[in-house]
Amino acid sequence: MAKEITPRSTDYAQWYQDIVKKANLAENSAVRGCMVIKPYGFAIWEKIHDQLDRMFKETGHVNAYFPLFIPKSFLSKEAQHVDGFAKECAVVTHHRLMNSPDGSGVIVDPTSKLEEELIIRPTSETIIWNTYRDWIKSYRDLPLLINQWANVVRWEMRTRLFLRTTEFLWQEGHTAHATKGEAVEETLRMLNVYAEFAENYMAMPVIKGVKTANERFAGAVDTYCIEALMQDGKALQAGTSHFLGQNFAKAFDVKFLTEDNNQEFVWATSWGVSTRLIGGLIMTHSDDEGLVLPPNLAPIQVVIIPIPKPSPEIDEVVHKIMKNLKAKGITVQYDQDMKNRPGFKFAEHEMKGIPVRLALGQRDLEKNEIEVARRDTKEKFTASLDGIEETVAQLLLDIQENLFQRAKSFRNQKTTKVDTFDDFKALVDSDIPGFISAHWDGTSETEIAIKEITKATIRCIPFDQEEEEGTCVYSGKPSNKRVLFAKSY
RNA sequence: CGGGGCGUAGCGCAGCCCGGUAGCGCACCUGCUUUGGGAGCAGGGGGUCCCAGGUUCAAAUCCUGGUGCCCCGACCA
Repeated sequence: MAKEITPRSTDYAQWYQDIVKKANLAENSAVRGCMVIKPYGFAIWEKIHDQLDRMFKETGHVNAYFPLFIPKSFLSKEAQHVDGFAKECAVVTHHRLMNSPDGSGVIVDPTSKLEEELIIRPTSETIIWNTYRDWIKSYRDLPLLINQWANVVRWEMRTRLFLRTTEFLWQEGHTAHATKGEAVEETLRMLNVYAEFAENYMAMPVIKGVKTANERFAGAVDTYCIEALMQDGKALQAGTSHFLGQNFAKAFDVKFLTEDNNQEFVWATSWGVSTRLIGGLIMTHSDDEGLVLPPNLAPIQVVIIPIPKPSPEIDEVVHKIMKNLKAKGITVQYDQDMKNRPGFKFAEHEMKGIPVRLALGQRDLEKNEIEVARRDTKEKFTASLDGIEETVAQLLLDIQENLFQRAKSFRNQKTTKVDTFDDFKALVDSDIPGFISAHWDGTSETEIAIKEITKATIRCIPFDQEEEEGTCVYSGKPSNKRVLFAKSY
């Protein structure tokens, strides 16, 4: 099958969809806005899941599971929270179906109406804090460090595979602390976990920072985030970590007794990343030939292709190589398909983004060599069969590093300091706008005005921004710090 | 929620204007020849033409009403 991918330069959105479909990651389902994550796409999610889960446990968290349904009344207990989510909730109103009297099929049984409607969780703060009330009585119960891997539903108007689907998979951490200081520390700790994961595993450079009031999570005191830049110059919010203050503790009356026997509200955090990360992974590294995966998240790191097809002589050498690679913890697949020719296989594995390809034929065996191809640069070279596992292991490290450096240099190159609103507008309208570093007067009015004119929003106020006197790019009022603007997904 | 598009074989599409009982490419099956960058030839299997109603001797095609999905915008991870 000739699988043509729309070039990025022709239509970036179409390119993205082509990659998702042709690399067999996911497809649209019969349900509006919901995707089927196919085995290869899910394998990537499992890699993400496994590594993050390890990192959560290393930082003292445990997993638990809370219900999919939230009583409607819970959602309305925190005023800002309900405001933020009310417009995108799926609501369960009945619990039974029946055959329709006219025999035309099944209908909702009107007598099965629920006393109180159930909301399918758009996020779990409310059900979890309602539960925590019973779990937390004393300072000895704190901190409570719980994570949940779950699906959530947000009835978005417009969806895009992985980037925004009606139902998506994610993890949500929900922690409770005795002091504000501890909770803030936790919020930042998890933000750092996300940043470390994004950079070291996804090879996706991120900017850490804090959201403005407009972009803050509904119900949070502060929202911290990691922001990445995609190849088309749009930003992707890749993870968020919220300091919730005592908002949910107050809404759900979660108090604890301090050492000196005082009743106090607990301090909270929540933090999450979702299957959206896979979208970020695609749009950070992939090219017109298909998916490009960083070795640390590739379900298959190395594929071996027999030239022209499997044979006893080739198989014997391949199995030895595989054994040695596996001993080094490298995942390797031998393409023993008899039907397709090498050229087809090359294209197929490139489409799937497998980092390293080895090709072995009679001609190589005679010279004790093997052909090695790397997906990131498309370079090919021949290597000695002796010590090939070391060659491959090193190459995987090189590819991981190269992908990160390449993405980082792109990000840096596409981050522009701008000091006039004319320059700002011109940049936003350019082909690949990127991050715009500009002074802002700190008001929501300005932020909203800029958004209305340019569609760019403040992605974050970066942590590592040095103080610098200047004037707001829009209002001309004084400012002592630049913030990052971008169009975003 | 506004604007646009599309529902015909597993996938991508043509046929519809001008009604006559469904076709092309890929995929799939069989055989032979091939095989170091997406193979060639020959043969073969597979379709309630989104649903319902209407017009007609006859509907994928015309009419009416549904419905689903996708894309583009405003809202969001």
